[in-house]
Parts: sequence; C-alpha cells; structure tokens
Amino acid sequence: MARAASSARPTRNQRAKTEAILEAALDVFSTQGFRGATLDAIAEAAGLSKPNLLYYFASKEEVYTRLLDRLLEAWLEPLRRLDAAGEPLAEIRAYIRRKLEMARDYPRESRLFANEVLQGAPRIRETLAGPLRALVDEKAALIRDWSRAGRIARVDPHHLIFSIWAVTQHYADFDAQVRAVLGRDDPARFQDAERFLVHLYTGGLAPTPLAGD
Amino acid sequence: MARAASSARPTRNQRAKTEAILEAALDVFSTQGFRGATLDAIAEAAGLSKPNLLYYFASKEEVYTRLLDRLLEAWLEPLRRLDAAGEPLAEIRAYIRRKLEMARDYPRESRLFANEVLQGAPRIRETLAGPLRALVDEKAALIRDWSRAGRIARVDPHHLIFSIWAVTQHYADFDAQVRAVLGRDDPARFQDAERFLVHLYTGGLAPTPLAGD
DNA sequence: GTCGACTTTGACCGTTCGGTCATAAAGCAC
DNA sequence: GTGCTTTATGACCGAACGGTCAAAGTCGAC
Repeated sequence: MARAASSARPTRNQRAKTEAILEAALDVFSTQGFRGATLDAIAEAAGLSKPNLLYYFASKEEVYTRLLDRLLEAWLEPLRRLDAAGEPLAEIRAYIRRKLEMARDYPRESRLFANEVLQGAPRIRETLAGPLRALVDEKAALIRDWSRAGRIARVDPHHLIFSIWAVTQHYADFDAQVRAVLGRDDPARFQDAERFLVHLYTGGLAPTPLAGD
Repeated sequence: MARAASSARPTRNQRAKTEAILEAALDVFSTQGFRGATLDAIAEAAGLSKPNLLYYFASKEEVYTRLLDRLLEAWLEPLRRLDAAGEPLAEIRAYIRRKLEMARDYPRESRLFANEVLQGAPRIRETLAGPLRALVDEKAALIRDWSRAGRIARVDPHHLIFSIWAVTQHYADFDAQVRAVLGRDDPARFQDAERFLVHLYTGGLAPTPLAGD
C-alpha cells in the first residue's frame, strides 16, 4: 500500500512531492480561503493530477491543517525572541523589524493565517487560546515589568503587542490595497514602513512622556 | 415581469426584503468570503428560498457587489472628516477614535472588506486605485503640511494612515484572535485599545522628538 | 527478465453549487 | 367576483466539487 502517513522515513522523492503540493496549496489557500480553494487548482499548480495529490494527502482538510501547523510553529518565533535581558525599547524595535521582515518575506503565510482567523479561527482556536495566549501573557508580563520599572511608558502590554501584529501583518494581508494607494509597485514600502514604525513606537513608548499638550 | 433593477421606486416591502437579504449576505460573505459563501446559506439566513432570493438579485455576484458598493461609500467617511482647520494631533486622535468605533460597531463590514482585499481586491481594485488613492493622497498632503510646519513630527503620511487602518481594523478582522488571547470576552477591549492607541500616537507624533535615547 | 512495491491516471460517484423555469399563490384594483 | 401584477416555490439543469477505484505504468532489487 501507499504511504498512509505511517512510513517512518519518507523518500527524497516523497519529500519533494509533498513539498511541491504544500507550496502550491499555500498559494491557493492563502488567496481563496479553505472553502474557496479547490483540489484541482492545487493539483494543477503543483503539476500533478488530483488523484495523485490525494495519494500523498488523505484529504483537502489534511493539506490545509498541515499547512497551518507548520505556519503556527514559525509564527510565534519572533515574539518568543523578545528578550528580558535586552534594552526594552531596542527589544521592541527589533521585534517590529522581525515581524516586518516576515510580512515581506512570507506574505502568503500571513494571508493564510489572516484567512483562517477571519473565518473565526475554527481550526486553530485551541492553539490561539492555548500556546499563543500563554506566550503573549508571558511577554506581556515582561513588558509590564519594563513599564513599572520606568524603562518604557506605562501602556497596556497586550494592546501593544496587538498593535505591532496589526501594523506589520497589514503590509502582507492588505498588500493589494497598499499597492493600489502607493502606486503600482513601490519597492521602498517596507523600508519606509520600518522607518515610520520605529519612529512611532520609539516616541510613543518613550519612558518620559512629553510635557506639552 | 419582475423588478429587473429598473423599477424607479421600490415598494416598502421590496426594500425590506432586499435589506434582509443584504443583512444575511453580510453575515455569510464576511466570514466565508465570496467563493465560500453559498446562495442557499444566504437565503436560509434571510428566511426565504433560493429562487426567491434570485428574484430580488440577479446573481450571487450582484448581491456581493451591492454589499461592497455600500461599504466603500461609508468606508472613506472617517478619513474624509480629517480637518485641515483642526489641531493636528487632536484631528489624528479623533480619526483613530472614529475608525475604532467603526471596527466595534461594524465588524462584519470590516471583515468583508478584509476578505476582498486578501483575495487581491479583484472587484474593488479600481476603487482603491481611484477614489481611495485620491482621498489618501489629499489627506497625506495635509499631514505633510502639518509635519513641515512643525505641528507634528516628521513622519511618512501614507504609512501613518496605513498604521491607523491596521491597528483599528485589527480589532474587527482578528476578533477571534483578540478574544482568544484576552480571554473569552473582554468587554473593555475597545476602551483599552483606544487608550493605548491614543497614547502611542500622541507620543509618537509629538512635534518635539525627545532628547534622551 | 521478473517480481513486488511504489506511483500515476482516467473514469467514475454522490453531492453541492449557481441558476432557470413553469407554475402557483398572494395582493390589489375594479 | 374577474383580471393583472407581484411574489414565491418545487423541480430541475449542467457544471464543479471532494473523493474513490481499478488498472496501468514505473522503478529498483535480485
């Protein structure tokens, strides 16, 4: 029989094929969503027939969840690297840069995630409420400590994190809008965004609130 | 014959029915996307049969585009109200508040828009590159003038606008994630978000950059 | 060459999709 | 009531969907 998700060590060729399928599926799922995507479209993009695709994956659902699992693993990494030993403002700036790089280099992954959450996150709710929440709470506590120590302004740590997610992923998820507004293709948009965001957060989180106004 | 989008003045009953359909369609399209939504689902949610729905709308496409047209009209309004005569920082804060209110009161509309843009904005690309871009450019010029006059910090006006869109719509589009991270239902999340964002932008855009650091 | 495991495919199945149509109610003017 | 328009529906259509299956092709081990 075939490889019913049990073969201990997949062949080099098996790896290559499943990789091609996941690559194609990322294209399709990230723009069409789960329901909007079709196995035919994925198979064609991967360069094989639909039954052949189903030889490597049991179902459409399995392709999708495999993609999500991978994604979530990598998704938390930038926040995880927020270092308690570092200088607070520099740490936050570095976090913004990492997230912005991910939006630039992995926009399809960002859109896949956005699609899933937009639909109410039916397949990843447990992950969000479990590991993600735990990580966010941990880092929020760290930020709160920085606040209380007067090393950054006193702000709500959770909403600070949300805002960084929002402004960085925006450049991947709303790429079509950004392009339309800035003109067909502004190659400097990520650089300009980084400069703006670093300024915004540096000023907005500075430990000494300004006197005037 | 029926009302082939020609009847000059629709009956009260016609208005009510089309309204019920659009209301139901907003529910379904905003969570499932265009391809994921089905006419059966919309018809059932609206409380009528599929053929009856198609008596009021010519096609699935027409329901969707009608919804989008409405949305886009209202979508630009908050930015349009950014007033050149006002005090710059107060104007930007007011803009943030208006956008946050829209995310709170019209989350489905925000998600519908997000879905469309995620898919590459195939149906609203012209609107984005036309009226939206024109409005953004106009307001960006205003903000740039404020910058040059030293009334706010020198920042990229386009990316400032993008960031406000991102952080406000995030609370509608990623509601499932926000809820999961904050705990089942945090009724104060919009208040807390507003406080944080006002602080962030007030500090980040303050005309006098801080001396230290 | 031949054997067996792995891989690929065309044909097919049941379901669901968007949409049509003939027909039947329902409402209303007279 | 009669007649006309508006509204509603069950039955149906062709296409596309996710998925199955038997059969054929491919490949290395011996």
